Amino acid sequence: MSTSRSKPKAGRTTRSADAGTVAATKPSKIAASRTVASKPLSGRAAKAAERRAAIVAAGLDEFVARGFAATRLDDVAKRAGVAKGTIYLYFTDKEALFQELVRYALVPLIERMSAPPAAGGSARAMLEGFAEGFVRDVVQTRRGDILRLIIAEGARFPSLSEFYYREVVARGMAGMRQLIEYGIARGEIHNPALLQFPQLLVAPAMVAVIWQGLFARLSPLDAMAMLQVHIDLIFGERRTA
Amino acid sequence: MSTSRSKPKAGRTTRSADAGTVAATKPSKIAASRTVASKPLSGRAAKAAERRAAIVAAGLDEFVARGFAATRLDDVAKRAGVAKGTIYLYFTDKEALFQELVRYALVPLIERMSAPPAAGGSARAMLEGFAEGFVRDVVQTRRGDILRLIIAEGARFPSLSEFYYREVVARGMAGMRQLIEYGIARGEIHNPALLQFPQLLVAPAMVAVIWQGLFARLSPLDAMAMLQVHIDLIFGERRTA
DNA sequence: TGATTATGACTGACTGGTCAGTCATACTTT
DNA sequence: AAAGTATGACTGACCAGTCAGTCATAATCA
Repeated sequence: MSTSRSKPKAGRTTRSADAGTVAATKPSKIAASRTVASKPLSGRAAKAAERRAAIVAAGLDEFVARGFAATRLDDVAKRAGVAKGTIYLYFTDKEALFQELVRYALVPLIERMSAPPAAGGSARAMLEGFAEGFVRDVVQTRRGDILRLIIAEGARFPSLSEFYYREVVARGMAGMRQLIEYGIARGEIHNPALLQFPQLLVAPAMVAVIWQGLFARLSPLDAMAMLQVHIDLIFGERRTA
Repeated sequence: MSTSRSKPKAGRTTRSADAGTVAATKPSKIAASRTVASKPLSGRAAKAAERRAAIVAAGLDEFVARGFAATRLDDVAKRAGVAKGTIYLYFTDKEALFQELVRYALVPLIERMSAPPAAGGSARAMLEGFAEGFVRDVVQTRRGDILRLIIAEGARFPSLSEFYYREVVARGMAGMRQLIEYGIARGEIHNPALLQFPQLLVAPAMVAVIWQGLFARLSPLDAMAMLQVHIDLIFGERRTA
């Protein structure tokens, strides 16, 4: 049982059937955007993509602010400048919107996690670069909200946490592991046991995200400074910061 | 309209004023000893406390499983073996139940955080003891669920995150800071910058809690082993595990 | 002590408002 | 005109919170 109400699912006409049935895997057929330019993008398709994007953006704001159960589709519609019925032209139901939206919002993070760690210099420099980017692009942005949203709702949407694990966590862990190996090979990292728990490299980053959401107003946190100290810890002593 | 309720007997009068944290105060003298063999028929106060506890326990289960908004008070009542109206004899409304319940559940954690770190040995031993206790009493228990609940709902209940910050986080940070100072004094910890970010000591513990809730089924985590590696990191250990 | 009355804890049917999802109608584009 | 798209009033389930009435228990009385 999901958190939403169960509906009787009365017989329905075949009309709006599969607006977004694919939810499970592909991002979507319509929204894909111009990249797969099979058509010259008639005004219609463009408008559809726009509408879809507006709904997603509005949904993101609302879901982040109120959580899944407390979000009203009426509000999403209003924020998107669209009638409620329109949402159902693009998404089969509230849950589909939610899941697709989170997955869509995760794409940049997935790309970041999949990108090669820009090898070359020291492992330390690589980790520092990663931390810097994370603070800049995640901790202090909407992306952080999404992470918090997943932490909050993930347990109630198994397929979502699975997706997140597969696409973000697993990749991130693999990347971190690589970095650790590299660091060990270069003699920068001395504890090979770290390889078993790459989570330890990113744990402070997670804490920074959570802190930002819960306690920032009570006690601001200089995330970058914290990560810097953490990195010092990983690589052993270093000059006074 | 019509029928059913006849008898315009305006009985009602006062209702239990507040139902605040007290509710069941002093049973005076009676109660306690009145216990009869198998039937726990003690005084009213005892029964009231029991009922209250049942509601709190039921609420904890439900809120943890579904989150605040999606939890139905009907379900809480059913689980507690009580009528819905009864809940309102003890708590003013859903939110009051939620907040009181979380605070109540936090008490053991608060005590743990306030307890003196059992000084004497090495800072490392102290941290190890802390980690062990945390894994045993939090990560793998209901208490972990509560932490996750706070992370999930905290942003929507400012007074709750404030309470949590004041009673748990602030104390925990103070304790960690003390421990770090002690470690520095003993020459076990070499990076004084840690004092500015005691969060770093507990970050992996937080990650363990979150992991347990979201990914345990996909990829089990040996929390204690992870914390051990983390501790090695803090204290600059480097011998091959 | 047993009988009678007072108390207030407890109940659950009910109300009023909310909201996900539908669909007849209207509007646009081709 | 046909096909596709958008609308928003509407429906029906749903649920927090209420309250008139019940009944176990305590308090008082005979």
